[in-house]
Amino acid sequence: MSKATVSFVINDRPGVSPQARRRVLEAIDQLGWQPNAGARALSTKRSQTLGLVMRRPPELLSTDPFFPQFVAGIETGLAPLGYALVLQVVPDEETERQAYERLARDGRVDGVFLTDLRTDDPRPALMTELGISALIVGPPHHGGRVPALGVDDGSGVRRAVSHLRSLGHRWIGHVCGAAGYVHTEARCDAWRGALADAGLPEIPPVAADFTGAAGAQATHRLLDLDRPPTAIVYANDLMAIAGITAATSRGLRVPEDLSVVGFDDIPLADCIAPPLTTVRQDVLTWGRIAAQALVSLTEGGKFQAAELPPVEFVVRASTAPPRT
Amino acid sequence: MSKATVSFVINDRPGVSPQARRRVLEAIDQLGWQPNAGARALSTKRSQTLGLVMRRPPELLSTDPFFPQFVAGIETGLAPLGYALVLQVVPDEETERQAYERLARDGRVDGVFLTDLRTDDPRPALMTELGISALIVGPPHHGGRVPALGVDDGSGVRRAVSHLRSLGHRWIGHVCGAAGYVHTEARCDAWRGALADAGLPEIPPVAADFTGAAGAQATHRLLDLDRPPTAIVYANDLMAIAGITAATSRGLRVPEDLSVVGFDDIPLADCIAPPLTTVRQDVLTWGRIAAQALVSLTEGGKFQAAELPPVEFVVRASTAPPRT
DNA sequence: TTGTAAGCGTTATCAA
DNA sequence: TTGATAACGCTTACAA
Repeated sequence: MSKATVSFVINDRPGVSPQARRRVLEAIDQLGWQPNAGARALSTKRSQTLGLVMRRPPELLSTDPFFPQFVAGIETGLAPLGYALVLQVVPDEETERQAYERLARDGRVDGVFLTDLRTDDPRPALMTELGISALIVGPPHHGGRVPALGVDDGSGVRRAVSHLRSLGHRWIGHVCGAAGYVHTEARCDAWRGALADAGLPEIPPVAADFTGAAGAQATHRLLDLDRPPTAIVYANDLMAIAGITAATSRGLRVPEDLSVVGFDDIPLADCIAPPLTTVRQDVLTWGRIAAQALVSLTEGGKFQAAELPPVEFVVRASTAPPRT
Repeated sequence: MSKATVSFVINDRPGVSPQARRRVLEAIDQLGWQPNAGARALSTKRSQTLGLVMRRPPELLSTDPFFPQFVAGIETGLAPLGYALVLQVVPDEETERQAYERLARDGRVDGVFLTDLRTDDPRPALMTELGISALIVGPPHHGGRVPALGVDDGSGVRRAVSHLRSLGHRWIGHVCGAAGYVHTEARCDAWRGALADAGLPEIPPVAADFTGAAGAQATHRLLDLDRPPTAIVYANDLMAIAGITAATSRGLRVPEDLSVVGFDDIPLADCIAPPLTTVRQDVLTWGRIAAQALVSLTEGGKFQAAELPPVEFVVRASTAPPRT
């Protein structure tokens, strides 16, 4: 038995006799042998590892429902393919760049996921410069040729608007996410489009940074208007819940005096009073499909935009017809 | 310049003249060369990579405040040391074992973190069998010789009990975590001890699985007692918030009729009404120190129990003196 | 102080 | 269909 034969067998390639194959497999079984990933990587120049760098402000880390679910989804996509995921969480842009550079230069990863793309994000260019495959998770990056895979952010806000409109609301506020992110822009655009399509007047969206404090503050801003909205759509559940508390503290009742729609459907959305009407994305599936797409990219395959499950609109008790 | 010299320089080892060192560094700088992690791993048989396998029920993934913070903490400990983290999220025990075995056999990691240890957990034995270093994150495992690093779980519950007692509560209920986990046991023991020390009578703790639904159900169980408690301490914030909602739905007011204490201090704890009194752990620091400890273990160092920051007790508005 | 050469555990190339 | 043998990019004796 030569090493070559064994190599052929475990990568089940043609050109080895059935009996030799059987003997190799038996021997492997007896010895409990497993191929060494590092050595293989050295030989093939492929590490069978993908990288995920998450840049998150520490105060948002434990709230963000996206991160853990997405990671779990990636895992379900990667495990059957024998790929591993190396993960890095960084606090700022500088550390973020270093993280990508190290991952690439060390040869630790074959490709990386790019999340939370910012407008004028340097990462797509950096990736082509470093020569590693990348997949944008979210709305496509303008002008770059890095492929992107994201759910249709717009459909969620459109669903929210049409739901509120059907309840009779005509004066709807929006607390959108932090400025500078591609997905925030995409959702804001969708927001304006949805209002226009529905023939509703627009209250300028108030930007907030996804934290509870910002959500509460934005809520007060909207309720302080000369003509306050009868419903508010928030960019995430955390801000929506903080918004409910803020509204309640002003003596308003939700949903009687103010309807509230969240985004994400965190497990808590169901546990508060009133239970939150919100938009749910299947982040787990998103992660799985993203993982498969990125693997196929690193293996030289073409990127094919796979179908992601559409967002779901979950109607609970935080929305009701407006007071007239 | 020979490869050996270069190798000596980048690992800054003695035995190379200052001028040779300078020339090597210059060349490295000019060529933008970086050592390849895989090749180095093959040679040294050390991957400079640590593994974290998280077994989590999918429905808890996006709520668990521990996971993302701990990962971020690990990262801050690992990055300066040039180590990477490979992460795996698995749904059940079988997949969990496979994950550890693959990580070890592939030679992908030098050591792993063991979280959420269960009573009679097979993992400590598996780790010694696989011959890879491991560090238990949480209370120590009975009888094993795998080192453990955890905050004193007891002090949180003791603080909660003494806070409630000082407010005048004498009949305090407890919704503890899922049975079968070492940390649940540890906290339950601490709970009984704290009550005994305070000379308070014990209501049997109700076990719940950390979900909001379970928290609500446990709350109803306690409030259905012939003599319901005037205060309840929960094993996590999610259950506490669900508990508040459950109590409110029965016409009780929090904190006037029922005081509530949570555990974790998730960002939402501050955004609901009433803001939640809770126990905060510095999970970020915990992760950092755990990472450093595990690296030192894999490099053959002795394990030295580092000091973790003590838990903090955060008093907000969900606790008040009992009605008399 | 430096260079040479032998591994590390795979895959890939070629003769046999 | 097989078995040598050379990479892959590093570390580490050991010799110069």
